[in-house]
Amino acid sequence: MSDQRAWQVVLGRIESDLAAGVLKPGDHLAPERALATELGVGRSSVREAVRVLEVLGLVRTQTGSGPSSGAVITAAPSDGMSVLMRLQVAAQGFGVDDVVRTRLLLETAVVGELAALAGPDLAEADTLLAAMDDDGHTSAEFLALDAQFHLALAAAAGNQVVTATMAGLRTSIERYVLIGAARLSSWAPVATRLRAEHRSIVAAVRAHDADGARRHLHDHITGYYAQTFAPVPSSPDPTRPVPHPSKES
Amino acid sequence: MSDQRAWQVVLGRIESDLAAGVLKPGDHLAPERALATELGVGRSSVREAVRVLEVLGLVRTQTGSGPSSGAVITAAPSDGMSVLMRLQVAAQGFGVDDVVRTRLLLETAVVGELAALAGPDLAEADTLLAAMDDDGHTSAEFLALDAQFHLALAAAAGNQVVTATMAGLRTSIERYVLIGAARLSSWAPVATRLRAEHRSIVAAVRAHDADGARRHLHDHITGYYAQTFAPVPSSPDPTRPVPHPSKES
DNA sequence: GTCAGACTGTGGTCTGACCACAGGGTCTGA
DNA sequence: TCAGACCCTGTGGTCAGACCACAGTCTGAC
Repeated sequence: MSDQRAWQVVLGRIESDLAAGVLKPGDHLAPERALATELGVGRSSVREAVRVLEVLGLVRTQTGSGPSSGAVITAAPSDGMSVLMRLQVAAQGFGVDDVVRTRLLLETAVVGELAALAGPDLAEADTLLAAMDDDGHTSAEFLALDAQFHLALAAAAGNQVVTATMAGLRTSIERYVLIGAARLSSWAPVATRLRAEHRSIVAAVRAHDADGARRHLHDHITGYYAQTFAPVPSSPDPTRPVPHPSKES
Repeated sequence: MSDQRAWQVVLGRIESDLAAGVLKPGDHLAPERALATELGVGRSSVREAVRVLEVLGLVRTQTGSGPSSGAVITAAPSDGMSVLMRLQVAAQGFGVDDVVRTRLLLETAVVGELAALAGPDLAEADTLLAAMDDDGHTSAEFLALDAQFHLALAAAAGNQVVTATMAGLRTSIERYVLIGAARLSSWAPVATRLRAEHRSIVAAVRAHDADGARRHLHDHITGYYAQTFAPVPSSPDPTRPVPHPSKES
């Protein structure tokens, strides 16, 4: 039992401090040397634990002195999710097909939920749509904006878990997305179509047409993957929605 | 370029080796000392990178010598997802409400998909249902089986991303689930109801009744949370079950 | 009062030293 | 010849100590 590794002791301590509310977002972790002394472990073990927290998006470290230095609790779920999923895809723990299918699943739910909201906040999405209208973008630039657009929709729906997961999913297959775009003979017509599809989705959301939003979103994603990835993953039925916009806030 | 931290160099190298297929599941990482020399960094930096990979569920380390020792690539997405989500919930990056909502979202999709399959593999789920019939379980034991049951359904649907995510979601709120169960005046009647609900879900799946499966699953989860969490996170209007705007093949 | 310089405390990194462990090889005795 | 005890070697796990870079903060000369 007590053969727990030294870095796990440190991680456990920090986790319990978080769970107990002793540590909150914005707080500083104790200095590495102090933590090492306090827990009776070496500084290197403390560092391993902090490193894990950093990669998981829980803390941000900074050198120097003053209030902004040290390790600060900053819950940034998307970062951790991105690293995790990207590596899992690289290590073949996740298949690209499953990633795409899951993306479809989450995004259709998101737009369906959004359409059911009284006044969804689409300002961010609108800004990104406008930015994408610029014809000067390379495919990579356009796709970066596209990713932000989809993420903005998720954020508007208000579920942080879904938003972070979507960010991770997108990151995990970014490499494939870029390769796929590069294989297209010409990007301009594709961009034009994507712009139109984005607007259809947003319009359906604004019209509170949940089914339409889901359908447009579904076609948008499957269509794009069909064009850029050779084999398209079989996808969930767009109109069959996940039960629901359960929101309440 | 060189402002990249030493441990990131190591992580980057391993990731690119994974992406390039140089490293595959089952392979051994180079020994820490060798990797350090090869990349021109200290062993402690290598260790930080390996530690991250270990927590993320990508490698398993073992002391000693022989074929099973060292760091072996083992894609275990659920482990990493569990740690990540548990810590994010602890650090208030994820709200429990969002976790529950997301769980609902994924699980309804899973059972719906399952019902559409010709011959879903429910052997694992059946075994767990039988195990749950034992009246000798404490609430914690029952809930552990319950978690496995839901996970078995996800696994049967065949999407590894969804399965891993569900495992993470469940782990992240385990603490709250157990507390909630402990607050109940008596566990037996609850267990009885849960058993019946599980069987309804499985029956609907077997009958290829996707809508029914989704509805049963939805009620199962929302009902339980309504009973154990004081303030229920979300609950779609119960008078309006699950929207199935359109039919489904 | 200002501003330049030293001071201090923080993370980042490396080195070298042990330890525990487990497989594999070797030696010994039957 | 064979079995078993023994040591050897390579692996991760950990620690201690030493530097470095950095960025606030303090101090003192002007």
